[in-house]
Amino acid sequence: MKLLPVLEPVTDESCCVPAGAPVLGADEARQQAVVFKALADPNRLRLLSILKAASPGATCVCDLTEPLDLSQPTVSHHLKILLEAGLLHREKRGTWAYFSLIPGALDNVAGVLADL
Amino acid sequence: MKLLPVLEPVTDESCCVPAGAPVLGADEARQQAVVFKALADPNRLRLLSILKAASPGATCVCDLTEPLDLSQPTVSHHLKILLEAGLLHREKRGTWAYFSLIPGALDNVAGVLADL
DNA sequence: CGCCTATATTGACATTCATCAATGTAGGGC
DNA sequence: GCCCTACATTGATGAATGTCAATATAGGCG
Repeated sequence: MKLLPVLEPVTDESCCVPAGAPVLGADEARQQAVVFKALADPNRLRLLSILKAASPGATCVCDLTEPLDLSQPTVSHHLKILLEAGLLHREKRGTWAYFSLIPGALDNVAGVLADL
Repeated sequence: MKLLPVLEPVTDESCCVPAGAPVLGADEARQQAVVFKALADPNRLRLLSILKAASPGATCVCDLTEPLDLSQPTVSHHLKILLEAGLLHREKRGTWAYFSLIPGALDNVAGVLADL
């Protein structure tokens, strides 16, 4: 016969985490924070918005400076952060670099929130 | 007779945003960035994880210092940021303050990502 | 090979942020 | 009213971040 542990009822008002409930560890939290840091800048959010609306593989760096009113090195900097956060894909053709949103990347981030 | 504007076909390879595609404005991006800034810290992610797992209205500040190994003022600081980002609810009872995750708050953030 | 353009990197600077110690505020017990 | 505890705020500090100018790297054309 399989026995299950008897759980004592929680009677006091002190804070308690339900038995077995997964709470985020420090290392995992640091990893997840990387993606949210990438999203924690208005310009990067706008970059993602532009790339989401554009045809995949059709957006180059020089097309992104004007909409954001940022210098080319700054845009390159932000794109690098989004790239390293795993949100973008970069396709190089000669000296040109074309960026696109990785399909499902933002859904994965949404999934992280659901699984907190 | 109602006339519609004729759209020129896009023939060059320069980046273009499909007609009518919504792209995030600077002001809206700043507002959305506030929430992601709130999520862009490992300790705040862990706070949310703890609060999500706990019974609503059962978690006080002093219960959060030990799991995160942070001082009470630091925890209070982080809770304030999450509160102002619209993710938490605070219920004061005397000198005690009990925090809980606003139901649907993280789903709303996930919705922001979907609507980028 | 020289030159051009696109992009990435570096360094400097200003701003933002996380942390703590110190302290203020508030509620409650005696 | 005093004292205690819980919590919020302030100020200081060091780290992290965003921006630009300058520059390096890379590919391609003549």
